[in-house]
Amino acid sequence: MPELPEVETVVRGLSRLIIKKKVDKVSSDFPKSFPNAESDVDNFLVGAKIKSITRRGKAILIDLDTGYSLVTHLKMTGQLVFRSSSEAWGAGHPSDSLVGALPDKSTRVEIQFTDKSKLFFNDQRKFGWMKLLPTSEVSDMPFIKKLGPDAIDRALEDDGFIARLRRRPRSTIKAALLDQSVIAGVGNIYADESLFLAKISPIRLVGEISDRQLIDLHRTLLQVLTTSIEKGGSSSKNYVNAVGKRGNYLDSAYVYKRMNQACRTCSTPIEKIRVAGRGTHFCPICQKEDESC
DNA sequence: CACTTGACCTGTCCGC
DNA sequence: TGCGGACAGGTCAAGT
Repeated sequence: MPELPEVETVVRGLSRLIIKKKVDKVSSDFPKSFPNAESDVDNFLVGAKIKSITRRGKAILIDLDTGYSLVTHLKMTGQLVFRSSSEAWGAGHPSDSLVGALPDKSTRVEIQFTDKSKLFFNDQRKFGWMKLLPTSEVSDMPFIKKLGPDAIDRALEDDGFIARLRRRPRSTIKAALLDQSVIAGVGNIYADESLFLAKISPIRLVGEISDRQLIDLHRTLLQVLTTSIEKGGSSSKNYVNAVGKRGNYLDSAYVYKRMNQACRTCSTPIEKIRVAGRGTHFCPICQKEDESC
């Protein structure tokens, strides 16, 4: 589910809510979601204070004052939802929360702080995970190590963006955008959205796209990611922020989930095909398969 | 080597 | 309504 803007929204929300809180109890009955030795949890998570929360691509890094970090990947359906002590222990939950009383049947990990507030890791499909390891080893995790530069990293200028994509000349541009080792943070929604705005067909091969169009793509990618962060991300189904609320980006999406609806530019029905194994939305008129326009 | 395809899970939606 | 099949925002391992 969550791509860069959704993960960024969760990180910002959690930063306001749980920094400096001290972990009191941790429970999880799902080793796949929480594959940590009990002794590590007891020694380095229980009793730890939350120092900082940051993002690396789509991964969430929670640094603790014990020298350990909790690294979380939400994959498709993961959620990190905070509940204050009254919400966690009272009868109810915030009325504008999409998530009801917690824990529920999707709850994989429950972290209780000393002030009785709680952080829940919910994940319907169990693809996501939360791993505890020394902070010094986070950057060596295979998954983290191979990530390319962050999609909204200002240091990645047009030249860097183009050079990274050119490493995948025989890939479709859609597949290259989704490859986290090329650029980190882009997923299916924002790949489709940025390609629409850059007027590039998702099935074009990177090697056949001009530098000029790739520069356009860099600009439109930054545009859709930034806009989505401002709108609190996209909620198609499962995504919620740190207090269980949905995001609003999809209300103004150009192509994503708009099959058969009118293109916002030319009114042609948006088409949906399969590219790189993913549902892919595009306008057959606006997004050319060459640069003839 | 570069790239594509299934598998991982659970839930929902669509067509018959 | 009921049931089978396709599909869902991500990443890995295995395959071509």
